[in-house]
Amino acid sequence: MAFKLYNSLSRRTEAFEPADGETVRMYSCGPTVYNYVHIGNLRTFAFQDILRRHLRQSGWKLRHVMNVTDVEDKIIAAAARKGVPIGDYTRQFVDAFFEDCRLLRLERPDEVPAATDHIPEMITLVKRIERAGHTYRNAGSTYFRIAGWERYGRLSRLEASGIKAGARVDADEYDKEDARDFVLWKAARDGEPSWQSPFGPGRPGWHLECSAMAMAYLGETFDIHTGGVDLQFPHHENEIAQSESATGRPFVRFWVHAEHLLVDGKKMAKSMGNFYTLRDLLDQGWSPDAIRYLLVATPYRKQLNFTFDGLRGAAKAIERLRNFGRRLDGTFAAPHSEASTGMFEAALAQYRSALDDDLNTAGALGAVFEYIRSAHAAMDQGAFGPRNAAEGRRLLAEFDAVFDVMEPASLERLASERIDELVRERAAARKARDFARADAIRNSLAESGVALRDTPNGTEWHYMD
RNA sequence: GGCGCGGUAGCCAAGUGGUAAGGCAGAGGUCUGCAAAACCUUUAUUCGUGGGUUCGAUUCCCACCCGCGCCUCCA
Repeated sequence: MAFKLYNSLSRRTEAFEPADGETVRMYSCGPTVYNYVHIGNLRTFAFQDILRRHLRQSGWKLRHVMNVTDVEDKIIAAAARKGVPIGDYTRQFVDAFFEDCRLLRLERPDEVPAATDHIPEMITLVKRIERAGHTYRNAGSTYFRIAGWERYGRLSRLEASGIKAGARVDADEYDKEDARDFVLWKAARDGEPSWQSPFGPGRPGWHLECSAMAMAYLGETFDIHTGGVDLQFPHHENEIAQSESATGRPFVRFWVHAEHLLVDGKKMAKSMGNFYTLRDLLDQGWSPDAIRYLLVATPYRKQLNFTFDGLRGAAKAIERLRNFGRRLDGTFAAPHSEASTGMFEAALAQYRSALDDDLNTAGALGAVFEYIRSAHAAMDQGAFGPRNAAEGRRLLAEFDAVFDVMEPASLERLASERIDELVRERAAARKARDFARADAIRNSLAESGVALRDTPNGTEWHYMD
């Protein structure tokens, strides 16, 4: 079963494989570090994480690059307000971003270049675009001339007239020949960071940063470029214009866009009081695992409606997965069951084909849960032997290599010796029919994050997360 | 106005031209000292609305309504 991916460029789901048949070259638009990212941003990054894990699990090597935009209007303005250099201002948000990623178990891309470390590549790219005859200069800035690039609009399918109609002209952009033109190199202004260049002192335009860094690390044509739907226009459209006008080659084979997250069916906005960062949710006591699950359980091309009900459900769903995993770690005395093997094989096939179908995570989860229910039933009926248990573990391992929600977040935990001791005490109390004492122990363990389960073979315990 | 994405049970959500996965929540039961976990049973004659095509549509077509996004910085 081959991996199929929806390509925004063709607006169809296409069979995907890397151009060289071996290594997937992928670029993701990363954060602009002028503030803390919110859960909507994180939805896109979580999608990228699922994509990169699935690509690797499909047997390909992966070279994944994600930029960090650390010089840009909002950053400059905010740093100026605080009276600090932009590097000092952005550092805290870069650190916070990677901490969020770590908590959500988002794998770090192979390269995470910062725009300010790649100014020379950006200058070189502008020179190439200039040589190709697609630029003009005005008042110290260098612009890309859309009128000379007939393929403009292929990705976003926006008519020139539509763009013009909606365009508002920014005060400092009066120097453009056409409202659609965009800046490649912005003239330096007093008190703003700038770099020397053949076009005069200035700084790179936002769109330029991604093109230059993507090509620096991945070559002039690469396999996949990801980002949020809102980046499709103008950012990605402009990236294509810059890159292809400079190289004369296709820039990206697959453009992949993640839909937005809504909160209670509405756009997230600070003024609506429904704006959340990861830290906000953690401070309310939600576990990062549940948040990861929720972000990832809805297929990426569908708007995700974030609700606290959904978050509760995600936490419960994870518990169900983990309980099953724990049960699989027990001993299985029953004989091997071919029927159970059949369930396993069907579930694995269904799971894989769901992810292969443009990362249908909801379908993949359905396959896993269906298997879990039937496996529990088989165990209860004694139709689940040691080899069946090994199959179950294999399914969960493959599942968790992508979803990564089985292992509880690590907290400070009660030492297991101490727990064993309390469990023994409780057993003695129960035997003496001192249920008040037994329940007190159980309650205090629960408060310490330890759940008990009485079975015919004695009491088992596990850490809640 | 232009360009898109979506509307499936209380909530989230998969899916198909042939009669609705899965998760959460709810109800009853088994198990337990009570729980927890697990299991069993149960919860949409119906897939935004109205037409059309078809033997048959939730799935295809048309229109309309609603939500969200992009067209300006934005995941």
